[in-house]
Amino acid sequence: MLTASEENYLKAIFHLAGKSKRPVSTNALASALQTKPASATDMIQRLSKKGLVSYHKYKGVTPTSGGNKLALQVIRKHRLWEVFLVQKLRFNWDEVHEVAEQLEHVESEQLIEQLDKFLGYPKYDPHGDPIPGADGSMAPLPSTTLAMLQPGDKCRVICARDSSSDFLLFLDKLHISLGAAIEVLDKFEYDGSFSIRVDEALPITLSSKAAENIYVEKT
Amino acid sequence: MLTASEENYLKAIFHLAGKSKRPVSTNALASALQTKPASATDMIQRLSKKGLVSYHKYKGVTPTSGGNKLALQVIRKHRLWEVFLVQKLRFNWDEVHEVAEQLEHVESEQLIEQLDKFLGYPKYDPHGDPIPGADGSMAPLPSTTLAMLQPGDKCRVICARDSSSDFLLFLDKLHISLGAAIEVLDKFEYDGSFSIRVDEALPITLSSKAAENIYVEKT
DNA sequence: TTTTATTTTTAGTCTTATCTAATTTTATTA
DNA sequence: TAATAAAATTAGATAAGACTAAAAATAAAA
Repeated sequence: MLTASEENYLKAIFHLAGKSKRPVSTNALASALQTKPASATDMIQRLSKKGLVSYHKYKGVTPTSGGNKLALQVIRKHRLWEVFLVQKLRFNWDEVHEVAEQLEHVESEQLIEQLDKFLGYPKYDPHGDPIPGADGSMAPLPSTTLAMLQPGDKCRVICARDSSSDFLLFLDKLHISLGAAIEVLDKFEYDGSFSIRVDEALPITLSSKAAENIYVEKT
Repeated sequence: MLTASEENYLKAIFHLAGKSKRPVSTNALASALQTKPASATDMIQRLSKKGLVSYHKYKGVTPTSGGNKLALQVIRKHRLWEVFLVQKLRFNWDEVHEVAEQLEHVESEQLIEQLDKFLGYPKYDPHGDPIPGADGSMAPLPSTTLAMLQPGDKCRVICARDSSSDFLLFLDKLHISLGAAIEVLDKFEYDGSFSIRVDEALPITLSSKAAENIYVEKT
């Protein structure tokens, strides 16, 4: 098993490498983790010895397929905990990161599978980032906004495009929370506003501006 | 703040001292934590320097009032997580300890207060141990069994007296889960059995033997 | 293509938390 | 009370993970 520190480095390397898998420089890694280049070199060599990253001195580091898999599992845990914190414990979308950063290192297969089930197998975290499955697969980035839907369509709220605290507060007032089930009842061509039903409640009206800022997945 | 290891030692000292607050021997502490006496001595001295335990060489160790408070906060977190795992993630009562042992060290005031709220401010964990409040106060040990109630009484399930897997499986079959709201409808003097309603469902019958093995708190 | 600047690595130190082996203190027993 | 056993402590070592300072490699500039 990996230590929390090893997991953090692995995750950072994964993120910095991006899908292009270009090598990550020691300095970039150190600054991403708020540490010193010498510490990064140390850890890179440790991860390399474990076969989780491919490393050539002075040339940067990339995850191996094994390292990739492990990084995705950590990201999966992080994002599931974020969903839990926002949906169940009513954290704000910008308060979850630090806590999820700790929770992601708790080690228990059963815990994470049951949590996933408890949350209803969410595909996106509160920031709209896709949650890797147990097998490492990920949904595409969200692309559908509420404004794109037609009367009769049903959907689930993924995240806000503009996650300013103003907008989040506005959504909260309307009881539009992450994961909420929304039904589009009507669309008024006059001003582009919508009549929608949130979680079986009474219909409300939503401006086109607001609708364009809510990412959803059709259901 | 304390490291996970410091919290574990503090918790163990607290438990071993019991409410009589008699000094804990180095050997007892080491064996409780599955470590060596030399390691325990080390940590005792570290905790002593921080003012969390009172220590006299060769004479054992006791928590100070400050150490007591911190130990209770860790125990609070541990037990709240146990409730979460059993009630929300459907863990069995004997599977929660290891995971709670990790979760208890996650550091976030907000997390634990929101979790407490989310769980409905439970007073007991799945083993029937009282959960310390944010101020360190604790409810008395459970003493009321379902069998002691009269028709018309309402209560909430705390834990099983006999937590054999047979009995827990039996409770699961009847949909009697931890925290379930039970209403006593009738008591049959002939064999001491009860007619009860669990969580607003249809009435079921429960033998006196079973009723005596379920600890409850009246509501 | 040298020189200079930047990046990366190495070497050596520190802290936490553990260990073994040796020593010291306390407890027990003859 | 002296000898022995048990418990506790100290000393010294190790590993993870961080640091600083110095050295080496690479990149950029003259």
